Amino acid sequence: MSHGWRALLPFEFDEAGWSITRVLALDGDSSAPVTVHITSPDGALAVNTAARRKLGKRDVARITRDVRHMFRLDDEMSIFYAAVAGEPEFSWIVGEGAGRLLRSPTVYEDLVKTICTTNCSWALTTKMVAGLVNNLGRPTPEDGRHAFPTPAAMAAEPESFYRDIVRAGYRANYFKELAERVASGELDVEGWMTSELSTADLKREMKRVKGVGEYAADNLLKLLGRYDCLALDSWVRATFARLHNKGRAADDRKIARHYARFQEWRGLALWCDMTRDWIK
DNA sequence: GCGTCCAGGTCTACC
DNA sequence: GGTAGACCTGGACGC
Repeated sequence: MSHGWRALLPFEFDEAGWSITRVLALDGDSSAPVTVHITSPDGALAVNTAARRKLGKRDVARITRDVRHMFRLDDEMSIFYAAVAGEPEFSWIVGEGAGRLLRSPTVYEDLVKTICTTNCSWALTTKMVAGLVNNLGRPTPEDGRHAFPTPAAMAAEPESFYRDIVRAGYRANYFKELAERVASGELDVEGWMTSELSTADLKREMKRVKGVGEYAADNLLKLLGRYDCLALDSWVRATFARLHNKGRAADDRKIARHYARFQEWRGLALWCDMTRDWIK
């Protein structure tokens, strides 16, 4: 429930059954993607595949790696929890074990999806992402669900595909250009995961991608595990106004002051605060 | 039915 | 470096 990614293909969230279904790519061009069902029956994660074929050790290792990455199982949260534990309005985060923001197996997917969230309704975001996945993602042999498309698959499509089929509007050439740069190897967005650049320098790098501005870069940084940015968008501003400013619009500087005490964790403290209704 | 507004913003030209 | 205006789409809203 950490954020809206759960509702974007190839994630499928079943709130009643408290499970996530996800199509994952496997290593090698010849390996078809696989659907996995992820549940939490007893506090631990249980991962089952829908694959009727036999999966090899490499496949299992890839699935395990992706699930750990998506659910942030290796994130060290103790410093964050120590920072919020003494704050009455934030201590619930520790009790709920919140703060592990769901992310995609690749930075590329998170980047494309983030661009799909900009300057539009959430309904249009889900439509654009579904258009990308269902038209360009490789299907699984088992259930016909689709994986998220690769940069190469997206680069092969003309700009008109993104405009006319995906209904991405002015974002069409952003997707085309990004996919081409990543597919050609000119731009290594996966390298951002382990970049040693400062957050400010990495953010500057991100903003060189067409369609990535202040909010989109901040959002991506959070998904990389860097929380010293706030990622203020219209939804966050409206939610802050409702929760902390008697329904009136608050200046961005006021929002920043509200979370400043959490220092390098302020972006995560803000996001948990904004979404506490979803989780508590 | 039609026009306007705006939503999980960004880009470009111009100052 | 700061800012005005343009930009796709589609649902909500007022008339």
